[in-house]
Amino acid sequence: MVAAIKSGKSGSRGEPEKTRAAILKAALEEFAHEGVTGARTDEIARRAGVNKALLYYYFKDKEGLYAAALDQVFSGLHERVASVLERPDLPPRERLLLYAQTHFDYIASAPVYPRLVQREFMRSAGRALSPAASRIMERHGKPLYSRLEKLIEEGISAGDFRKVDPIQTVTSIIGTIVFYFISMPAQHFMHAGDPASPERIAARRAAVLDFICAAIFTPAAAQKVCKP
Amino acid sequence: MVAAIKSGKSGSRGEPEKTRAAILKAALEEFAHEGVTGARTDEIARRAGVNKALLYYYFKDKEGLYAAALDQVFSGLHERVASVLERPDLPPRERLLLYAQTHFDYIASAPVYPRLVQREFMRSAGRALSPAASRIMERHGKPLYSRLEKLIEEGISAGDFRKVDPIQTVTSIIGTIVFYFISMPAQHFMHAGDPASPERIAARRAAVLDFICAAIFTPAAAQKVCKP
DNA sequence: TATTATTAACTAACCAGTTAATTAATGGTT
DNA sequence: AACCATTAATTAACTGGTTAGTTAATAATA
Repeated sequence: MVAAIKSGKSGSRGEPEKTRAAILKAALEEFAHEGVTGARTDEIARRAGVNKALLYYYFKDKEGLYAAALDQVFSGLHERVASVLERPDLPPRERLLLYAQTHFDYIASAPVYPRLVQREFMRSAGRALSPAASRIMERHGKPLYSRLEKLIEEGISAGDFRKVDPIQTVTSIIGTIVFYFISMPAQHFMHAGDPASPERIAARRAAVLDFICAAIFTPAAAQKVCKP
Repeated sequence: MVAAIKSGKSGSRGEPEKTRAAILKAALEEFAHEGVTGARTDEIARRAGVNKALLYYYFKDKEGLYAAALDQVFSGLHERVASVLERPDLPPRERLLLYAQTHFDYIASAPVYPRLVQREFMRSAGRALSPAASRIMERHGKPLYSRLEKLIEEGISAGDFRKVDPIQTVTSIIGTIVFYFISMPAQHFMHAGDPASPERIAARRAAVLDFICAAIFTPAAAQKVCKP
């Protein structure tokens, strides 16, 4: 099989980054489908096509593997969304719309992502989250949330948005964007056909943007943005 | 423990219905917090204050116990919501509002419910749902969903609602109602204080109704309903 | 005495994590 | 340009703790 990659370390056999990536991908899917406790390490190894011991070689734990999967999803979202939220050139109405599109498209690119995140969001009411999950939420979750709240406040000041409760509104927006995807198995059950098909996703996208605009924009702001 | 109830069957010791109910309640909480696979039957028995073997005596399986818990939550919702959806005396705008309030209040009465349901909604992408879950969804999920879709259509015809896609809109509405509750641990993490406190719930309730109305109602319909 | 409710103790399967051995590449030494 | 020590990557097979589910005995009621 062709030439070997110029691996940095000495004594490296095979293609470790590829192996690592394969494990991470398999873990992501298994965790999203089955949950942390429901996921089986044997199954993850099987999906990745590697020996189970490699999971523990690359990632300490099952929990460590989970944290890595969660971190990848969250940092990917953060990266994309943060850049559009920091665009002072755009008025709040357009920034919000662009955010919603970006968030939606990121999720749509891998419909399994939000289920992983939602599973984390649902984790344990009374008890605390795992240290790893806390760090991820601290680094990615909180900044995003508070940045969005600030955006709502700016929009209200600018007269783009109705006078709504910023905190509650952010929750409603995210819920609208995300709910279709985290309920996909149910969607599949309710309506025939594949809910992840491009046409269905496109329909959902349009509906989400329309719903959010109508819910938040003032009539004046609504007129200014042409609905794509 | 006063006088014993007049139990129907002969040879009955203790109070079986109470025991059954205690098990079901404990199971409901454990399943909602930990998921089906994460839930521990020993823990359910401990919480219910009964011997573990009783779980298998009253409910066949762990899966059977889960199905019973899910059924209770779903049928409770169905019962309450169906009655308000079948009120031809109310115009669509008021019926929708009443539905949203009813759904919200049902969930708020036991904030653990929607997490149980959401866990089921997320279950397995490719594979099918369990037979028991399928039956429950068939009996409660589908009727509710299609009744809501019909309501949206009626509202559009009546000029109460904007011209929206009924199917997508139902998903958005449910998402808005439910998302706060299924993300409670995350809410707790993002904002200090108890997200299940009466004040927070009240604030959420007002915001949800406002969000939904603004998103769906035509200006004319919005004026007709006074926001409570 | 038959039936129902309840329990303590047991078991068999499952599954996260380990270990010890193996294979391959690298780089330095002659 | 052959050799070999070192290190990284990978595996088959094993282990020990956990946990869903069982069983056989027992207590209470009718």
